[in-house]
Amino acid sequence: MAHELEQSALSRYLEKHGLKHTKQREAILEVFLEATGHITSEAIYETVRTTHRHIGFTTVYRTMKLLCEAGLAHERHFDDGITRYEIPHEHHDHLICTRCGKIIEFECRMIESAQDEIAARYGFDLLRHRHELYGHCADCQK
Amino acid sequence: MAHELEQSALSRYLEKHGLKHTKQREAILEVFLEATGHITSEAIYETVRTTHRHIGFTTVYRTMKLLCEAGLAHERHFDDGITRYEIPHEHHDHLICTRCGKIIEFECRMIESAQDEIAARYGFDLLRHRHELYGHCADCQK
DNA sequence: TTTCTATTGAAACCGATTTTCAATTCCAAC
DNA sequence: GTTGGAATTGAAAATCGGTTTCAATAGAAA
Repeated sequence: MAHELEQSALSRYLEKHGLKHTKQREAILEVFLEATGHITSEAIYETVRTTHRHIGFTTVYRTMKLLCEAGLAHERHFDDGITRYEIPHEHHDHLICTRCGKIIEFECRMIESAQDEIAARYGFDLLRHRHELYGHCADCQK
Repeated sequence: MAHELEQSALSRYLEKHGLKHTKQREAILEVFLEATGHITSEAIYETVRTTHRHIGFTTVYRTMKLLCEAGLAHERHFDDGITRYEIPHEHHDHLICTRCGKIIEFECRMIESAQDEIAARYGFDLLRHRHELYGHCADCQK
């Protein structure tokens, strides 16, 4: 079993909350960490099924929610209505190709401070934002 | 009947597409135009019902879709998953209070050009974007 | 006023996700 | 180890905006 660090972080979280360590949770975390990019619940389900044939959709959904609460995954919602999960890392937004589905992360300090300025202008206490750019990637323009 | 300009724009659109002018369509357009801000289908339904008791949800949904096609309404989707409609006007993004639901429009040239620059950097042909700031408005911070 | 087609409204359906609930599994105490 | 009780699981049903279906109705052209 790889990803010892994350697996033990999960164990600590479960123990701390009186929850149980199960094969399913371990397997789903493993699949999620192995995936590159922004994986969907369905993709996790399909992959985990190859090694644990009995796991149900429900358990994948529930476990991904749990991993989010434990800080081991971040949920993302784009315009197709399908929830995707990322491995948490520093703040960023996304550029999404509407043809091939490619997702690129970007970070822009200037936009971030412009957002703070706009929130301040309207007296808002800014909690979060959603910023997505949709278009056609270089490959899909050919 | 108020909003003669929009009503005749609707009539022109219907005629041009071989569609029919109905009381329901007229009434729904009227309610939509009277509303301030970002109205939901449900709110339109509730309001139109006060004068046209027989109208169904389905017709409201269908008619709002039609008004969007005719350029008389614009659809917006925020994080609560409920479609809202605006009267079309120049490009803008939104600041949304997660306590009271207040929606404020903003426009920022600097962010727009930063977006163009980011898209160019990754070779993207930018088609649209989604930019929403979520927080607590001044009133809700008290 | 006939006729043809578009429209309507109720009800069924959609699809991603959540909830329900009985059966199972974990795990701590014996 | 066994036991017992709470947490977990998976299948099926429910959810929730919104859309589709379909028979009945209503525009509007002849």
